Amino acid sequence: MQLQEAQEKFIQSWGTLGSHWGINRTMAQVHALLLISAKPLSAQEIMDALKISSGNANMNIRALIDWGLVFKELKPGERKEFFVAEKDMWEVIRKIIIQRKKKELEPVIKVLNDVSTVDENTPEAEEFVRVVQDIRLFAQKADSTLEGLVKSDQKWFVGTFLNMIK
Amino acid sequence: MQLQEAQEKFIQSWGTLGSHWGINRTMAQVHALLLISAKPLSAQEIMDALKISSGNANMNIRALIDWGLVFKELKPGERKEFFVAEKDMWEVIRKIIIQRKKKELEPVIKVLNDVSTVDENTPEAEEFVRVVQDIRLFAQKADSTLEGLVKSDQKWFVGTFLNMIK
DNA sequence: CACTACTTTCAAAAGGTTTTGAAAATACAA
DNA sequence: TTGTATTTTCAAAACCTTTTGAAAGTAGTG
Repeated sequence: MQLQEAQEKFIQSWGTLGSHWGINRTMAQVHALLLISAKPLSAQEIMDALKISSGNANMNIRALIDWGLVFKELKPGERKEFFVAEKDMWEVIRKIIIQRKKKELEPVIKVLNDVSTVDENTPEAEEFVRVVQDIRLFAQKADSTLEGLVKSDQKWFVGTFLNMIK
Repeated sequence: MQLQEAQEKFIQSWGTLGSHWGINRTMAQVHALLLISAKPLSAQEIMDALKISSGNANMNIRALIDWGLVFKELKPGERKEFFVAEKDMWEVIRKIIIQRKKKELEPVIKVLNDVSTVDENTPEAEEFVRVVQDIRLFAQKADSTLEGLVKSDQKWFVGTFLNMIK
């Protein structure tokens, strides 16, 4: 397979995957492009490579920087900005977990805590509290596991992960 | 807090969470409604409770059945169908993992395998293959871990999960 | 069979998200 | 300061997904 074809396939595929993971298609494609680039790219190069508008490029590069998946790099003597991707896959996963935990898991736990204060004075209320408690327990377990994972270093995670599959 | 308010909050919250997990809003709300219902509900009851159309209800109930998150229940002497949710949270997670693994992880692994056959005859090609191999390793590790998890029983998973956080 | 209750389909409408690109803002250089 | 390259903003347009609801289909009942 030719390099260019392979690169395009990879970018498409990463875009599709990203869109299922709270990262929009273009954002994931920009990340993919930077991942496989041997050198930092300018906004213009990204726009050209992916055939996207300046607004779109700007917005998604910014979001990637917010997520900690891309870094700005300034070259001495160059006015324009260049961008490089976080290439360590474990770091990438960690960064995504941090965002999603904050935006999804934590709000849900808050709601579960709130609603579990309902009075158990009818069979319906009992069933409700039972289900909510069950989910709450699970959510808290997931939360502390992910918290540990985020704080841990790479080696520990790889080791534990491998242990799981034995 | 009143039961009804708590139920509505829970359904909204589950809907929002679901929409980040490849389960559309309404589908997740139907699941939430059935989760906290002490008895099986008919399509009409679901339509009324969530104020959705028959087409919408039908489509999402079907999808939930496909995912194995909801079961059809027939009551003797009743013509209409009733529905109950899978209430075991570990089962719910397993069912979701099965779907997402099949629809997301497996296609990506296929693409990674394909594109890693590119010739390493330039620095760009070398960088590309290096990044792809790295991701491939990770993806395969994730795949086998999830496969193990899906095949495992609940206790093993809880145990391992807890061990991870120590 | 005809009637009725219920389920399913699907084209059109609504709703939501992403993208565009022109204009404005910024920042450096001369 | 003026000119130029670059980045940022944002309203409108394009695009994609979900929802509606009427009509068609299905199946049990008398």
